[in-house]
Amino acid sequence: VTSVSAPPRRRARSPRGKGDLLREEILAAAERILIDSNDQSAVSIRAIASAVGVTPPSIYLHFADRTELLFAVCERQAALLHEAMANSAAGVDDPLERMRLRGLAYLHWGLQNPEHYRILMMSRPDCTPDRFVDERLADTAGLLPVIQDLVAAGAEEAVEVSKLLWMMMHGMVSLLISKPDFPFEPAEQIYDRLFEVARRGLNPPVDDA
Amino acid sequence: VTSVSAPPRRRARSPRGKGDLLREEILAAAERILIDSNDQSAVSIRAIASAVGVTPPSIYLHFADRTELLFAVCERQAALLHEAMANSAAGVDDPLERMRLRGLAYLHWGLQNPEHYRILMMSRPDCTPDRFVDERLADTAGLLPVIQDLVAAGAEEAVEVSKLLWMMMHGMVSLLISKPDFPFEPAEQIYDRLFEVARRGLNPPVDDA
DNA sequence: TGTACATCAGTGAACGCGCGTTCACTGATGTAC
DNA sequence: TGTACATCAGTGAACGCGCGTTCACTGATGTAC
Repeated sequence: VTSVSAPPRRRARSPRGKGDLLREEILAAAERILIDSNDQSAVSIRAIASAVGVTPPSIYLHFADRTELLFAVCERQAALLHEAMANSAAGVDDPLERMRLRGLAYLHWGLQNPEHYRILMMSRPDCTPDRFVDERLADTAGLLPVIQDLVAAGAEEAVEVSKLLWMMMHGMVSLLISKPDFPFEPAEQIYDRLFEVARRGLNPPVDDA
Repeated sequence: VTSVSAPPRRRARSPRGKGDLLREEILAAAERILIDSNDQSAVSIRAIASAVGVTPPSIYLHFADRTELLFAVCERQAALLHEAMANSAAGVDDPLERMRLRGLAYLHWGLQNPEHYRILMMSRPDCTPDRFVDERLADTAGLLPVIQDLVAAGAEEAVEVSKLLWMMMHGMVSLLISKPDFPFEPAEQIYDRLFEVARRGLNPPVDDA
């Protein structure tokens, strides 16, 4: 009698040249666990191995250690975030509206992937790939040209402003994630206000003192 | 020969009615470990016990479990944060300047106590006392009256604005903590800009459309 | 003044847990001769 | 066409670790009689 009620089913071994298939399955399982548990620490080598239907040491055939595995998950998700933002503004020409849409996409992505957001943006520096510390991050919104128009200033200032915007967005997203029971207004409403504050606050004063 | 090279020196037993002394020592040790290690997970029952010079079970004489202990540390620090903000604006009458000073104190406290800030503001909801989820938090800056003047609006809107300000501050502080290697401008400079953006952005538009 | 006793502030040893990682191995599959 | 062999994709068992927590205990100190 073959075991009928054995949930930890065993994964079939990959054919000869296709060892890399397991790598993909590992990453997929890690992401699923991360999403389901909403807890980075639940994404253990053993949990992943068991989800994939494989023994723990097999993981080491494809990743040097747990850190590298988590980093790989991060990179994937970061790419998805950038993609989501790009898509949201596709075909829109008005720079201000592009900015609004990209920010909105950032917000939605963060709220829908809280634990990914947490790893990417909120975790201790040593738990995050170094590559996530580059200027690109602040330009996460891809805003530089837009901002340049907005503040009517040089490229240098545009970079500074993009960091300010990032901070504002991040403050909103991360608080919504960390304090889900706090009586915040609906996310979209907050975003509208925040966007207005940024737009008005960054514009040169109307009365040029 | 009494042991000479025994670093894990033993704490003298408290006199009869003074069992609570240990409680204070435990909290102090927990805080010291938290600050030194900059890592919440390093604050283990065993590490604390060893730092105090006592056995692990003794901790349970004063705290039901590890969570409660960490919560106690949180509360202490939250009180210090509020105190720091209150002090910074003491004796200052101009509402806008009060607001600026309190925000600045918030910033400094966060940067000087990154791991405390992390626990209080950035950790998963279930790792934080429920009491940290109340309206008081958003008014962390004690700003409500000030804001009311600023936006020249009702109390309800003032509360909403205080949450916006909190988000902006939090975005700044938490990114500076999480991404220490990111090429941010100096904190004071960022704060000045952010404050200006908020002040201008929240003021009713000069040209009343 | 002397002794039994309750109380209080701890201790010592052990529990079971899940974790990352290592090491020697296995067994199917393709390739070379 | 048949057989030896290298390669590849894994397995099984174990390592040592630090953790939170529990349980039965100890031994000094104050109090009651």
